[in-house]
Amino acid sequence: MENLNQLLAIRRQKLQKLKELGIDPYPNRSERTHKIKELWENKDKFVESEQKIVITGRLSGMRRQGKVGFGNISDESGRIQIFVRKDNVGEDNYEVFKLLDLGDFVQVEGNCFITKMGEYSIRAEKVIILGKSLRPLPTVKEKVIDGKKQRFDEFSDIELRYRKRYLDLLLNPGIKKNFEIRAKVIEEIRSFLNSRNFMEVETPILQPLYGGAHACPFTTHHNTLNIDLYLRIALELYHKRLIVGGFEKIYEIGKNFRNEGMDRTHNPEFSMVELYQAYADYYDMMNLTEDMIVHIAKEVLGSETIDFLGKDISFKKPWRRASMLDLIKEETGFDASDFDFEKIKAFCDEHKIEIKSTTGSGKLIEEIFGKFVEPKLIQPTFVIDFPKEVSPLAKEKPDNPNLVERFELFINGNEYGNAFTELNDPLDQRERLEAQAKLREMGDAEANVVDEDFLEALEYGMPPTGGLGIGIDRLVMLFTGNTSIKEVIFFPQMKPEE
RNA sequence: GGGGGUGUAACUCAGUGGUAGAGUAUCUGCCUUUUAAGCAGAGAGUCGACGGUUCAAAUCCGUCCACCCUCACCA
Repeated sequence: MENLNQLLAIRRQKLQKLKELGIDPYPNRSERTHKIKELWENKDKFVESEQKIVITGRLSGMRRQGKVGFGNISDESGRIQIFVRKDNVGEDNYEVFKLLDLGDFVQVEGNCFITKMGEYSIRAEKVIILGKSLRPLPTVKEKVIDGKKQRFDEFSDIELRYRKRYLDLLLNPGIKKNFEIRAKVIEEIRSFLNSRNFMEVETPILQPLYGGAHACPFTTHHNTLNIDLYLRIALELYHKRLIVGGFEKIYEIGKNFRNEGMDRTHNPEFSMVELYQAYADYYDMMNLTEDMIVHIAKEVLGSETIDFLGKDISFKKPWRRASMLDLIKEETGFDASDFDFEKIKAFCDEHKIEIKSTTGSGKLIEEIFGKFVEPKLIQPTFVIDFPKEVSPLAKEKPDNPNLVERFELFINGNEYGNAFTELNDPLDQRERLEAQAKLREMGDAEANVVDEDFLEALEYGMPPTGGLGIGIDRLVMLFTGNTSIKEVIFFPQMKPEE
């Protein structure tokens, strides 16, 4: 027998008593006539008609006084008080009622009325247990003071909230809202893209080679094939194969996995929407991004502006478009447009930007941008024209071989999206991937690998294509006013306990 | 990885070397319109883990673990 503490033992004893009374504590079926919200919506009607109703839910409050008791029942839609009187439910059923604990699932039959204290309640005629809870929920109480809800002993330990998210959802009602908004954001991404005739696709999560981003993968193993497989770090290369295959507008919503550091804005698995459109370029992707996010904001928030923890952010079109080099010059006065490595390196040394052996001018420019410009980009901004060196899958700018047609979207100092005019020249693509492979040999574990199958696909021909990826978790953070990604992922990665 | 912080009952937290505490929750009794119900009583702890100092450690020291903040890293 387990070493149960007192509270758990008592609940198991009550379970036993219920069984001895011939009550099934876990019946197979329940029947409800109304969700609690429906009772509140037609309060007067239910009180007047005294019609019999049946609700189901979790017992979320209990005030007993001898031969009468008040409880609260909560279902997904709301919460209502029940009034249980021995004379009304009968002696046997009252015994069952007395064996109930907070957290038990119950079914209550009765009719609606208003108590002496003026509270809308259900006068119970019968209380049926639907599921006995064997573990006490943390106790949170609420009192209304001057119309404001004050909470006592809130379930607030952050670690516990993440490890036991079910309790967090149950006890901290505001949390559900984050996830409802998350669902709505995803729904609106879908409906927006569907309305623009994009087709939703599914591509492999388990990949023999990974690519499409600068990141370390998770490795796994397939027993039958006896090969190592990688969890995808991006959707890009498979989507491009589909563009080669003749689809012109596709998108996928799904998870990527990156074996990297974790912090407020990074979880090892995170959700992205990636889309590819044939005969489009990065300007088309900018317009699409604006339209999509404005659409989501209007549908989810009902507004094109948002107050993010005191910062006013406006999604009103058009968003600023500025080149990375111009932004660096604007912010620091430094002109890196000549890509002069020694000059740029000197600037980095001066500003304590670390330089690795594999770092070239392009990477340094990106570093300078990250340090000086990124945090300043509060309003939605398309940062365009990235160094070619850090963008092996994007097409060169026709008038500048050092740059590619690529943008990243920044809002509130964070990156939200990444898009290119996709590189469709198979020979150029091969050179770029081989250059990545060299970086890899020199110790850059996150450099791209050469994917021959992908290169072969490109050789068959890919139309000019625009591609876009947007981080869904961060978008949800923005729309819910959260600074931690853990607040918008149901089960964020945590170290195992013990 | 560096720096800072937190870890004590189911929950929220007090407790700076001398018998482990409070409120809520739980249990018992009273209570047939309460709502943070009330009154009276009771039970409940590996003080994150391990080691050390001491007559004596939740408390001092060391190591480790988890989480938070911050910096670094990270497309």
